[in-house]
Amino acid sequence: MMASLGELERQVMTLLWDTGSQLSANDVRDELDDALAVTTVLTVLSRLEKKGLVRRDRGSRPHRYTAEASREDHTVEMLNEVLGQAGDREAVLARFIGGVSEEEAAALRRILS
Amino acid sequence: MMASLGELERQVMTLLWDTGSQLSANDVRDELDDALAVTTVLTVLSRLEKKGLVRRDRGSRPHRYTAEASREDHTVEMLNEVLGQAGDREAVLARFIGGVSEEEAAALRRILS
DNA sequence: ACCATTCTTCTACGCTCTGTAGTAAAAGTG
DNA sequence: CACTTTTACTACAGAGCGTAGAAGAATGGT
Repeated sequence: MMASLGELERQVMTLLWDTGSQLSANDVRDELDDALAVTTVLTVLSRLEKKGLVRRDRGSRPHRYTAEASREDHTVEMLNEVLGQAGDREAVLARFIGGVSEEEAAALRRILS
Repeated sequence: MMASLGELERQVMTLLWDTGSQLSANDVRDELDDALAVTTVLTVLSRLEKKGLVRRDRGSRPHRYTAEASREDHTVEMLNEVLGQAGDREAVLARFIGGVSEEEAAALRRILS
C-alpha cells in the first residue's frame, strides 16, 4: 500500500519536514504560496494523516500537525518500495551505484567500511 | 513527469520484461491470468507506449511490442526519481545502505572499488 | 476483386485519487 | 449568551486506470 503524493500534498509534507515543529492548518496555509482556503489545507492534512505521513495532535485547540517520519526516512521507505518490485536487487543496485557522483561513491565507501 | 503504473500496466510490463522478446497484443492477453478483452490489452499497451515504456513495431501486422528499457534500468530510473526529491542525498543513501543485508553490502563494496 | 477473419483505432464509462472549497457543527472567548 | 475560530462533513471537477464495444482498416483465401 504505497503512499503516492499529489502536488499539494507534497508541498505540505515539504513544509512540515523543513519546519520540523508543530504547525496548525492556518500556519500551513500561511506558509504556502498559493492562497488556499483553510478547509483545503485541512482536507489535505487529514488525507496525509490517513496515509500515515502526518501525526495530528488533537489535544491543543488548533490541532497541531507534524510529519510522522523525517524526510530522509520517508525517502528511504520509498526507495525500498521501488526496490521491492525489482527482480534482481543486486543488479539494480550495481547500476544505480554506477551512476552516482565520485563524491557520493566515496561517501558510500566510507559508510560501508 | 513520472511514469507511475497501475496494476494491469505493471503486469503487462512484468510480462514484457520477463519474456524479453516481441509480443503481440494477443500474446500478452494469453499470458495474463485474467481473461481480458484484446482491446483492453491494446489500450494498456498504447498507454504504456505513450509513457515511453514500450516500443511498438508497426511494421509487422500484428503489431509487436517490447519493453523500451530493461526492468533493471527502469528501476534505476525510479530510484533516481525518488532520490531527486530528497533533500539530502547523502543522508538518504547512508540510511538506505544501513538497511541492506550483509551480502548486499559486500556486493556494494565490490562494485565501488 | 470480394468476402470473411483478424487487428487496430476511437470512444466511452465507472472508479479512485487529488485539488479545491462551502456549509454546518463544535469549541473557545468575552 | 453572542461572536469568532476551528473542525467535520459533503461535494464536485479533472485526471488516471481498468475495462471493453463499435467501427474502420488490413490480410488472406478463393
